[in-house]
Amino acid sequence: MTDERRDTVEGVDSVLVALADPTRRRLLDLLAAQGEATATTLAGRLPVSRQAVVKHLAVLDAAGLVSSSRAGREVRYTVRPAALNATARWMATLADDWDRRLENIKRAAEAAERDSR
Amino acid sequence: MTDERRDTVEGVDSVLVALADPTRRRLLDLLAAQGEATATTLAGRLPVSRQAVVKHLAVLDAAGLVSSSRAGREVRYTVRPAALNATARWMATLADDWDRRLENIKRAAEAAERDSR
DNA sequence: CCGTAGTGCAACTCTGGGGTTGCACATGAG
DNA sequence: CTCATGTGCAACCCCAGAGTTGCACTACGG
Repeated sequence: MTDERRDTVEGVDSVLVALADPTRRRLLDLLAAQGEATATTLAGRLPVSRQAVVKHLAVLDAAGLVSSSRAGREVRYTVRPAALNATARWMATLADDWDRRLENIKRAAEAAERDSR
Repeated sequence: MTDERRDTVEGVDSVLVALADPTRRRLLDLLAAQGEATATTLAGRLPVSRQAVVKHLAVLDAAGLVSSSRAGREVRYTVRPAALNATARWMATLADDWDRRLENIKRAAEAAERDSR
């Protein structure tokens, strides 16, 4: 359980870094739309070289956002929702945490003012 | 409505970029824990200079993740959940979208196989 | 009014990563 | 077998951004 939590938190870092690049987000969009595609195909729809696409896909793969599978001489890439979902939940939890803390502080401030007058 | 959607999507970019840096995430953690803090104070708890902290806070501010307010000669920073929440929802929606598309493709593949035999 | 603590501004360094080019290697099509 | 197509690997360029240092400025505290 503790290990699981630590793993997901470590994964969040790589996912955020991966999503921070607009070209990689575009790649994910294309992959989600087509369901499956190769690096060469994807490069045709982007203003960058195939090598650049390959590097981006490697980053996305390391973050668990895509998975690859050989089919003969080509490599098909597919989108992988799990890591994205985990990060979304992490982020929502964090936002809730902030909300709770701010609410507590607000309450404390109001109580202090009530006491002082 | 369309404008609103475009605004949030544009905001997602800056939020993701902001969150991609570990030092900035640490800053947000410290701010959430303390409720309020100055750049100088925060720099004391991090292995970087105050100027670096100031730059990071500027990035976070531009992304809407923190807000600043003067109090005499010092500037207090506070965490701001709204932008984070919006990005979390964006991400969750995207993950759902991927899931739906993958499900559709899977269904189509099964139907095709059924037809072929 | 003087000192000090906190902020603001600017110039500078330097590494990481996004991008490219070039070529070698495998595998399917004819 | 041969050729074209798609990958893989390596060396390289380039710049955005993370970080630093130095100094000027402002506002309290005594």
